[in-house]
Amino acid sequence: MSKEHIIQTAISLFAHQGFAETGVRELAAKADVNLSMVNYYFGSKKGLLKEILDSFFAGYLAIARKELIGDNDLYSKIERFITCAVSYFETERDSLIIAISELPHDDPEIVEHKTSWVKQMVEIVNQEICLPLAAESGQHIHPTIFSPMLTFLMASRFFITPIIKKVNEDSTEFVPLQVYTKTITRILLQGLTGPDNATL
Amino acid sequence: MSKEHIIQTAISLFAHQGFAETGVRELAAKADVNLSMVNYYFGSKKGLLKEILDSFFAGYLAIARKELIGDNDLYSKIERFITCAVSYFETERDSLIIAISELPHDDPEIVEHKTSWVKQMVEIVNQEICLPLAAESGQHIHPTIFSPMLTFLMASRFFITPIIKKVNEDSTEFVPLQVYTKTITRILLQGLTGPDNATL
Amino acid sequence: MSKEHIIQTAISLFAHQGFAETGVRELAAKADVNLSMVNYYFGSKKGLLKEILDSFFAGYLAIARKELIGDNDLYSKIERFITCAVSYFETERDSLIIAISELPHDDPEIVEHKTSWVKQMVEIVNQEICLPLAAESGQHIHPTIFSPMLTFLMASRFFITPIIKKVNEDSTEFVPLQVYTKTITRILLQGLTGPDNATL
Amino acid sequence: MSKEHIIQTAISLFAHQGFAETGVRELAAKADVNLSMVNYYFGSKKGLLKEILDSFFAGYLAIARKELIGDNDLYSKIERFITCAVSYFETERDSLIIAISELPHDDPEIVEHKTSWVKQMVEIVNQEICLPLAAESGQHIHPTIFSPMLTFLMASRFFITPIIKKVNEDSTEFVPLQVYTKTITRILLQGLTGPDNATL
DNA sequence: CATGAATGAGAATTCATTCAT
DNA sequence: AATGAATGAATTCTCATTCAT
Repeated sequence: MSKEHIIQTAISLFAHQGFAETGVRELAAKADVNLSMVNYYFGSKKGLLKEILDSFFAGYLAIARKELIGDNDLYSKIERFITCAVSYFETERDSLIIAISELPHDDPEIVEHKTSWVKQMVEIVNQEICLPLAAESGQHIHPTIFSPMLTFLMASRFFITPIIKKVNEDSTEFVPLQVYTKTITRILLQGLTGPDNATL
Repeated sequence: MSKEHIIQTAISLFAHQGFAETGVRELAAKADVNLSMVNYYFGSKKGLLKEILDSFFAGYLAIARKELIGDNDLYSKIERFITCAVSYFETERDSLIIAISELPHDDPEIVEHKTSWVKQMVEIVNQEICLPLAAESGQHIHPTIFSPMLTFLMASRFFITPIIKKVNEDSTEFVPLQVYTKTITRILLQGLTGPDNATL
Repeated sequence: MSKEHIIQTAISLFAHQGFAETGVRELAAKADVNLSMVNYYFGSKKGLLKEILDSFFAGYLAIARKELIGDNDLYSKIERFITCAVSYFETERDSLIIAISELPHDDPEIVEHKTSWVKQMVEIVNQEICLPLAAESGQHIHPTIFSPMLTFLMASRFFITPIIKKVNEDSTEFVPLQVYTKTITRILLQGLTGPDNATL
Repeated sequence: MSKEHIIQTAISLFAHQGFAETGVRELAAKADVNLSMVNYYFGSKKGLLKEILDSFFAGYLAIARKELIGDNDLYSKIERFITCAVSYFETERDSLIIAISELPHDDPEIVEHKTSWVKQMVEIVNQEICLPLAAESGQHIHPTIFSPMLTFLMASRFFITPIIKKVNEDSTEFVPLQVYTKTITRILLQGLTGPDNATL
């Protein structure tokens, strides 16, 4: 189906060249569809971007809901969430890059759109992590700080991949995703040195 | 001096609207200089971007050099680095946004340029954090994973500020920078619950 | 019936926005018919315009034939014609605007089409007004001058209605059609000051 | 100078093909200037139209002011005005066609623009024709009726020239402008049959 | 009869950059 | 050193129309 084909091509192009730098002509040519189909299906180039963002955020939020909400142990919830989210980011790496790259720009239409997703995420993080954490260990972490922190922590690897690839071609690609996930989980739960670190 | 004036105006515009979305005409008008001055001083719009990125990365790297290199205690080094870097990010918030937003795009000229900065950063992190950490506590963290992680952790607050502002107008702006810094430091060094958490 | 519905919608849209400015999509949407119906019924957008023009000119010509042709008194013929024509213009105001607005454009297809109508009108005016007038009072008025003059005189009110409405909201709309008709008739038959004006 | 060249070319094209039907590309090609110069000089295609309309209306209004304002005899004022205005219409025939053709369309920007010109014209006609006429001969003619009537009467010949040319190629072009002017003047001042018409 | 997805040409406009002054 | 008019390629988007169903 050509609509889905356009979306997939757009995700790849937007991620690699940026949204503004990608022309509709180029997109249509790469997706091998007629130039007008983009506007036909999505109304505008921006409409296409919104659809991509929606799809990505919906998936991310679904993972957060599935893994974080519930009465399970806080730490295993977080661990499972990180595992699933990092895996999702790996699969949807290009969408992740688009979502984060276009985040800071002031386009009111896009900002409005993303705000609703972020709001839901912050709420879940607050209910399922921050509040229980405060109850358990007295640590007060503000969810509007912690929610982006968590996301960016998990996203960092994927985000600068093209740079890191050039920095060290031998090693990076071979740090397996599992190691990355474990590293994040351990740092987040136990800090840099782990629980048995006597020096702290 | 009008060259510096152009740079400052460009930083603000690029951060808020994106590099591609900002026209040279608009920039010249806002900076109140002649349209041709941009190309005159910087060769091209991209040359201006490079100069902005250079300046930001040079400052960031200088902080890393100053705070991380040396024989001091690992944890206090990290703590000082975070404090200084977050403060730098706060001051140069717009440049930070540009540096990260434009990161993933494939423009070879820009990628090449940033690679050299990232490479230096990774090297410092490796020498001053990863290797000592492995020696001390046996934790092996790959610097190409940890270096971006650290940067993104510290950047997360500034990066989605416009969104978070809309999510919760009362609270976010009033989470003081100091709290943000402490939160990062504690999570990084001790994990979410702190060292005395008996449940781990 | 949806064909007539399309025509009525088109008349309104063409008159208010212009023929070129009105899209077939918009027309179909407003008429609540399928997009393809326009081409299906009228062959093309231009075919629709021709049908609208034909209908308007046919009505106008029928009035001219009915009121002007015959052996009645010249002045009462003219008076009756003006009354009927102005009334027709009032009823078919939108078609009138289309007919006059799209007149000067050089599209050969449309010009050809309208020429035949104008030709018939000029002929009637010549036979029934100009020739009798010359015979009666020795005034020679060329029908290709007088025929458009007469039409434009009667059309003037309707043609710039949207402008005049803004010029003087209180008064214009309340100048009744009857007064407008009388004014035209009197000026045409007796001149600005009327027959008993001693100053002439 | 190429700005003036663009205007002259645009006047001709807009008059013959209509504003909407004339593309900026075609205009630039015919005027032998770079495509971008149209937007460079006039901001937009509509800006160019406004400049054309302004120029035409300003000239028309200047004639009205010069010939109508003053304490001279009402009938000779009108006669002189018609002579000058018709001559102006002849010279600026294309602009006249544009001004009238684009009049009825609802574009608020254009309507607003023309309203101010029409308003001034109506005011002059009221002060210099309608009020004196009422004082002299007791004829009350509303200026918002009479002002457009007068303009359309004078414009009728030029407006449908392309049609009339086809209707009767031999005669029309040879009805000299002077005859046209006299015909209008006589009809307006004395009615169809002239002052000595005993039948009225 | 009627549909609506698909087409490709064309629309206006904006862009970074250049160059003669 | 600084200007600003001029360029031409590229931008997104809209158009009337077609055609297989």
